[in-house]
Amino acid sequence: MRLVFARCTVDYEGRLTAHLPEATRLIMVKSDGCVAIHADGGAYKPLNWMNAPNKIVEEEGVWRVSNPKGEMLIITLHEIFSDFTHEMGMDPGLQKDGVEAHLQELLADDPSFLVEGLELIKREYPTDLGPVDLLCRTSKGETVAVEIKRRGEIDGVEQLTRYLDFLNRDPLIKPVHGIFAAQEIRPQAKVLAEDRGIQCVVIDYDEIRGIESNRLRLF
Amino acid sequence: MRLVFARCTVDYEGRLTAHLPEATRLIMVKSDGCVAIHADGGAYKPLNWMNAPNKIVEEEGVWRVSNPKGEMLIITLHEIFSDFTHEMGMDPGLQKDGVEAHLQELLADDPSFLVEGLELIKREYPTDLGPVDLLCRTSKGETVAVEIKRRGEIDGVEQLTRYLDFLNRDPLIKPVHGIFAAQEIRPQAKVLAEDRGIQCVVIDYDEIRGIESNRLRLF
DNA sequence: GTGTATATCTCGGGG
DNA sequence: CCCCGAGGTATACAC
Repeated sequence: MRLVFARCTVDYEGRLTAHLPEATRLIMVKSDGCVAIHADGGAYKPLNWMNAPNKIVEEEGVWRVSNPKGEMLIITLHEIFSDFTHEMGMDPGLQKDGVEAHLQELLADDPSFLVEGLELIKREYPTDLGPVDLLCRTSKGETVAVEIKRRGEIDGVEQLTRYLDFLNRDPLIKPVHGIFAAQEIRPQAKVLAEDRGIQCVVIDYDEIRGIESNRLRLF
Repeated sequence: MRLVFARCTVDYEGRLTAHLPEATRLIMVKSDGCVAIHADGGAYKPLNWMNAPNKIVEEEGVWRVSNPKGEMLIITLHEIFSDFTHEMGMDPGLQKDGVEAHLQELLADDPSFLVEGLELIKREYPTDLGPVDLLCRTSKGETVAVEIKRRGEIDGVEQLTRYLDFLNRDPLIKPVHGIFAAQEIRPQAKVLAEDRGIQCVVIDYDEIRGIESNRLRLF
């Protein structure tokens, strides 16, 4: 990785047009060729950037970074304060835990966490508008579409509503009811869901994870 | 801005739980206190970060970064290769051109780009749910609500649907039809829009910008 | 402050 | 490759 502190101006032309007036900034060049221009504030997002793959042409006082899509970043260097390179090697990468995919796995394994007696028909059941997280059957033989979110907001209710609209047009599987499941459901989302006859279920990730691992230990 | 190259492990506990195994990385600390852990590859997004405002406690070999929301980032330093600080001063910020606001300006100037004979009633027409991008009238005297997007996705169709529902409750202006205009419309969004009787129009930014600038040159 | 809409979103998965 | 959905989305703006 190469780091350059410099007084510079920057122009980007591509998906939009953008310009950075002259100021002191950090230019970061990673070993895969991607370039980021950082100011000394404003979260982690750089002011300007170009992702790999791209080509960097370094001339006297001007760097031209371009990519196959025809985007271009031009960095004009007015004064260089430091220019430093450090070799870093491969990164083993981030290990995440507690995202929607995990919730969906756990609930697909055993949908009865949501409602007693619920059984899985299909995970990621396809529709024209996209896949339904879980399609299930109740102990009474009713079909249920489950939308799983980490945080339940209005978007998720809209999404489930669309799936239900479509599914209920199919005479072979209708009627289909909806369950909106999340670790946390926002008041507005709950109001909207219940107004549409969708059942809300708040799930405790730690609890179902614990039950699952206990269950696995028995086998 | 302070930059530290170090062999480190990192743990984040907050909105999710994440762990970074030991490796060499760049730790960036900006003057507003935000912290980012960068690997030497993979676009501009850091592996891990904490945004301002936060508190950094630096002990021997361990940095603890915490914020008021109760999130925590723990950086364990196994070996420090370099530790460098550079003063940068304020940044004048980025100047942008070519985003949704510009499309809206151009189309407000002349809605007939969308449909022959269309005329503007009001831009950013207010409703209780938020402003409609353009409210227009067709050559036949029908009212039309236009939602403009750079990329047309399902969210935008939902947004326009909510506006139309609302507008059509007002006996003074109903019936109101919908036009969903974007430089690019995703297939699923098109399916949903047409299912709801909303007309889709794909617009060519370069073309209307060209026509506009020609028109301005005539005056 | 909460809620809503945008983003050069980024990133990863599936067809 | 594109399409789609999730994100510790971040960020700006209106109410």
